[in-house]
This record gives sequence, C-alpha cells and structure tokens, in this order.
Amino acid sequence: MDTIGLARAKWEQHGWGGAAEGMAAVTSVMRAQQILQARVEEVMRPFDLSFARYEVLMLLHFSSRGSMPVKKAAQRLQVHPTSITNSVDRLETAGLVRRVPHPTDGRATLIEITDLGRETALKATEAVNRDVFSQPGLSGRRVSTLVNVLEDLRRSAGDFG
Amino acid sequence: MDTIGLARAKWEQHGWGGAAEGMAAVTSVMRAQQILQARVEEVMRPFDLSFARYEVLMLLHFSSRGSMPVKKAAQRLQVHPTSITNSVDRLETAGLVRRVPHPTDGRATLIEITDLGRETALKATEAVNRDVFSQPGLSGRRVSTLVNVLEDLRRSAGDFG
DNA sequence: CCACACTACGTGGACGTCCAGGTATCTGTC
DNA sequence: GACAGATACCTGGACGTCCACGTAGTGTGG
Repeated sequence: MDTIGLARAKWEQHGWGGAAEGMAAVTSVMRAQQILQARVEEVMRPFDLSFARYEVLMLLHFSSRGSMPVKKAAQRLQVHPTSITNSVDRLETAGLVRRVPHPTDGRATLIEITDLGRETALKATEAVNRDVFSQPGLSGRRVSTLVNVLEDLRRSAGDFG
Repeated sequence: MDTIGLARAKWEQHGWGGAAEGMAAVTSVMRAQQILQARVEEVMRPFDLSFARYEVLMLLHFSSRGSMPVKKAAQRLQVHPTSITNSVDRLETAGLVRRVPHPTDGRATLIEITDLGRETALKATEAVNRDVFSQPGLSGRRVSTLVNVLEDLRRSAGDFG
C-alpha cells in the first residue's frame, strides 16, 4: 500500500541499495509537497487565490513600502521572474495589486498592494493558519525536526547565501 | 538571507506564533521539492525525459507484464489520470511506450513499455542514482530521519490505506 | 433482455513553472 | 557625449498538474 516503500524494495532488489534511501527521501519530499500544496490550495480557493499568488501578496504586505520590483519579488520567493509576472497579471485583474512605474529606474515596474489586497491577504492568512499551518499533520517535535533537516538541504542549495 | 526564517519572524511578530513553525515546515517542503525537482530534471534532460515521464517508465518496467492500464498507473503514482495521459502521449511519441487495447475490457487502454523504453529507463536510473539519490545533500542519518517524518505526514493523508 | 448507473479514457482549458527571445532603459568606459 | 554591455520586464511557448465534460464500453436490477 505504501508506494514509496515498494519502490525502495525494488531498488534494493536491483542492486541499487546505495541509492535506495536517497530515492525514498526525494520521492517522499515530492509526495509531501503534493499533499501540502493540495491542502493550502483548498483553503485559498474561497478567496480566489492560489498559494503562489498568496505568497506574492504577503511579500508585498510585509514590505516596508507595500511595493517591490518584479525582480526583487522573484529573488525573495525564489522563482523565475516570469512566474511573478504571471501572478501579478492575475492579482492585478482581481484588484489586489497594481503596477506602478518605478520612480527612478525606467526599466523597473513596482508591484504595489492595494487596500483590498491587504484585506484579502489577512483573511487568507487567518484561514491557512487555522486549517493548515497550526495542524500540519505532524507532532510539534516532528515539525521542528522536519524544518531542521530541510535547512541542511536548503543550505546545500545555497539558500543561506 | 534565509527567506523562510524571515517569514517565521514576521509570523511571530504578528501574533501568529502558534502557526509559525507549521508555516516554516510547509514552506520548507515546498522549497525542498523545488530544489530536488530541479536536480532530477537536469539529470533527465540528456535522456529527453522529465521526472514525471521517468516515473511512468519505471512503474511499467517493474510491473510483471510490462504493461498497465492508465487508471492503475495514476493510482500508483498518485496523480490525476489525465497527467498519465499527458505523459504517455509524449512517451509514445518518443517510442518508449505504446498503447495497446485491453484484451478483456474495451474501455481500458494498456500502456506497454518498449525495449527502447526499458533501455532508456535503466540508463536514466543509473544517472539519477549516481548524481542525485546517492548524494541528496544530507548525511545518511538525516536522510532516514526525513523519510520517517514524512511517513507520518503521508500517513495522515491516507497514503497507507 | 434492456434501460440506467458506473467506469476508463481522452479533450479542452486553467494555472504555475521555466526558458528563449525581444524591447526599453541604465551604466560604465572611452 | 556616444556606444557597448548589463539589466528589468514582457511575450510566446513547452511542460506538468488538475478539473469539467464528453464518449464509449461494462454491468446490473427489474
């Protein structure tokens, strides 16, 4: 019934034992992401938001000026700049953000959160905190363990500079 | 520099302390998936494969008859059936699998791996074992810890029956 | 034996992600 | 001050994922 356990057995069976645990780890992360993504998306649906767009909204909400260039948002959220462009297109249509010309750099576009955007962000945060983040499906100790282990992985990918 | 640490600080600062660790965990899983996905995709590129298509190929390779209905493949890989249809379209174009009518059920289509498919699957496995699974960016102990913790999460999502 | 519910698959579309390529703007150098 | 390279953004397209819907085949209760 455990598809990852089955795969690990096959790996060992074929003489790939040295890679079996790593395979299980990678596959587990993929599956965990899928599970958590689905939970978050469900919470976001009533607000006509996706997790990707929610992240953009919260980034702007927490920024000192309530606005930020596309490039900087992409760096902070660690996605390709065109993903931000895509999210902003939809957020702008929904009236949650607005594009403003950068005051000093003619190349850049500032993304600015609107009042409606802030309001929606806070409501969505309350819901996702209540329905997902407070109860991620793990005991408190294990949640911290998970964060710590993945910190190592993120470090190896250069996430800490 | 640590974007997740920054977000956690903001969460606590806004009185959402009870959800901060869960938020960090969920976000860490998302980021870890992104990192690992990118590594695997890079290894797959020389074989003209994606991780999704590789998984379909290995599933068929390990199956007793070398073939399987779409529905069953979707259940095993825990994705929507149309994702399998999509992967199979591309795998079929590449000559790695072939669609065969189900012998007894006229509704079903069997996906059958070809000799070229098996050959490609084994080469890709050797590469991904060498470049990713054997060196996931974590010590051996932590890899096992990660798998164990995520097992709990998967259990809470009903992955074990 | 036949009507009706169920099942398996495909199609079309939405969404998020990335890449390649193009345009406008900035910056540093001569 | 002009020009070459770098930078910021957008557009178009590939890919994977999911959903809603349609079509064909199965199976079952009357």
